[in-house]
Amino acid sequence: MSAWLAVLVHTPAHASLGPVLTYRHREVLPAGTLVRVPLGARETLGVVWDPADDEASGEIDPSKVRDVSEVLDTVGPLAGAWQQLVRFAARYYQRSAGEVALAALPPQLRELSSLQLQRKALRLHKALGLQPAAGKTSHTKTPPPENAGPARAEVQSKALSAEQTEALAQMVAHSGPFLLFGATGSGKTEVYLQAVEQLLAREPQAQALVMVPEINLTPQLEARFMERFAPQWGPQAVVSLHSGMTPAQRLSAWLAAHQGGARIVLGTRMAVFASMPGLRLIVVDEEHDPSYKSGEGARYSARDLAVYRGRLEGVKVVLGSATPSLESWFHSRPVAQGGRYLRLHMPSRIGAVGRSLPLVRRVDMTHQARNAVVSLPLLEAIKERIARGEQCLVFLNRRGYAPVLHCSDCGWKSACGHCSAFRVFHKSDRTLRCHHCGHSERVPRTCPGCGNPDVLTLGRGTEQIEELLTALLADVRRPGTQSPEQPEGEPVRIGRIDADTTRLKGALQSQLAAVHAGEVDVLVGTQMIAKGHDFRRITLVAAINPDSALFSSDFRAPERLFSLLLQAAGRAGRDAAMGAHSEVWVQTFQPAHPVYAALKNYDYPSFARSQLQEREQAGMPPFSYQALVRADARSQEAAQAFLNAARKRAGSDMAHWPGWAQVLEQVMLYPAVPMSMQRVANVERAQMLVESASRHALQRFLAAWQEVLHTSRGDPACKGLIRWAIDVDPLSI
DNA sequence: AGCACGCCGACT
DNA sequence: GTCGGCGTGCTC
Repeated sequence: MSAWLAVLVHTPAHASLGPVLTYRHREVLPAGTLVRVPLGARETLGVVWDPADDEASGEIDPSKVRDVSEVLDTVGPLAGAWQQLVRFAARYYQRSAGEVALAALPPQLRELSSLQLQRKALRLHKALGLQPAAGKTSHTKTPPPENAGPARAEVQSKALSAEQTEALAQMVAHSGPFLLFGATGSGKTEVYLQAVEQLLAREPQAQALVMVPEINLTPQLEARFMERFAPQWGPQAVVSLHSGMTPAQRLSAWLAAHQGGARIVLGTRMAVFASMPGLRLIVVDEEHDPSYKSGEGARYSARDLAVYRGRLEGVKVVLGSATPSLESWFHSRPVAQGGRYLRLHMPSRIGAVGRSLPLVRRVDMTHQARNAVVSLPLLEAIKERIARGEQCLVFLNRRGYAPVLHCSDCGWKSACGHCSAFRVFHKSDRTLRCHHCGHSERVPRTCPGCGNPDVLTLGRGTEQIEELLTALLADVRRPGTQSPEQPEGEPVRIGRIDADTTRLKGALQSQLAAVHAGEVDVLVGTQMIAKGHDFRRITLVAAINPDSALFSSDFRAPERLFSLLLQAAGRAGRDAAMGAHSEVWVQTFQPAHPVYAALKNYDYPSFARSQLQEREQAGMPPFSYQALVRADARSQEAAQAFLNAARKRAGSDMAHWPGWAQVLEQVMLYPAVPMSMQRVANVERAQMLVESASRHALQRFLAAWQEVLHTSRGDPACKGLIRWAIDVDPLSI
């Protein structure tokens, strides 16, 4: 007796293969079972799938059906809920289920044989002190281990503020999802910790998923969760899941979550797909952060999928932020107005005395010397802090020394030959580097256009700010550092943290540690330092040139800038004793701009209200739904021709499909335009916006239109097309 | 996506 | 003479 199985493999949606492949096996296997299957010349990992999902593909030639090579039954099938999450994500984001499913599994699973996996799983069981449950890990609920860890110790939880207590009480009383709207320093992490703690006290076999936007933020989060939970639950109870881990670490962590041994899974966007049989709580910290969405390949929003997963599995979801995304803010409006999330407000900073948030000062740069980079009042303020032995953080979202080199004689500029961008001057290694294609060259000694030896820089990056501050503060001495060797005292120490100084593994952590240890007086950096990291002794945060973000044509630019500046502001005065005189300085040519006005008052709600009003008037999300089709091609003409051909056919061919006129009527397709970054690494890029007031109509349209896009490829005008992709709910347009 | 096959430029 | 570029096509 042999059976035919539906199996998912790693195949993109536009490949000419069907979405589900058929294999033969001696017996029927439950959906979710991991298998190794032959595919062409290679052997690959597959997931047994519900045959009902195969209804679209027609009959296949029985002689082509091959045998399953191996069943990876040491791992245990993926739960039905996991399958449903994958199915939903694939459908919503217009990808194949195989692509989503296989991308959601640790890469090492694809390489290991059943035997190797068995060894790994056994080792893990031993480490957890479990009985070796070889083979049949339940795919419903993993039974809790008798000894869930070392002897029970009292959990050391901190005393809560009234606001934190109230937020936790609401989380118990309601089903969520919750939007935890808490000021920076209001103690959101403590709320997460106690929510997890309460959960584990109630249900010892429960699991919690806690997500952060960036890998950089996982170490400190892991440290806090370890500190809190390792004493009672053992160090194995907390695992991390992110792309910075080695393949072996990722597999171990994934297996620990899948087998139920890991109580708490911390991770980045990929962790939303972690297999967790006992999942009871999902936390999405900094839910507004665009990192939850971005990423090539699978362009899903981990935050939105978390909310979906929560509903699917009857699990509570907490979205946390000091500056929520306008979407989440909108969804958390009062229930009477149609809100779907419960908003929990924690406005106060923990342990703060007097004025709880740093004073925001706007420096009107129109009143400063022309070409001033660091304004005089800001420089004075920095000197004051140094005199008091405090630290300053100077923020500029642009790395390198200067974004462009240029020749005033012939007009030459340091354009990248492969991209529609300029190569950035990096002084430290005397290179011109393109931040888009990575091309790097030696800085020319003379102008490549005319030989003029005076090549000038345009604009400023963090390297130059570091250099400039070094010069401006050269005469300043740190107080109390006088010694026989240096009777006048030691000079000011200036540090810089950006993607260039943290290229090596562990570099960020060691540089942050140096700041904490007080080895730096003035820290210059990009947005890398604005996020999450606690700096106790920083009492001044300065944004050198935040206006640049406002020139972006992206309708979300103000929201992003507000969020970034507020987060940066959160770095100042975390220490209660210093909070009272902490300040945030914003250098701007538009001091009256609503973003800065709202920042000054720390008034996110009114900022959000005005932004939402604008969005509603303009028919933008969350009042409409969008998708972007992106095309990459050898020439801009080919990229646009492809998109416009597909657009035209939506209006002609599809309009004649029975019943489709009504759907098409609700969907608006805009003409193809070059992307704002038109050319990257010699690839021309174009995009087309698709918009609808109805999410359902947009979904239906996109699903059917895929086929049209697929066949438009063959159009002679599209010669040179390299690839195309649909981005649902794009964050930037 | 992988991987093979296949057809044109610079080197062990 | 081969190595290797990536264009095209196929995989249950």
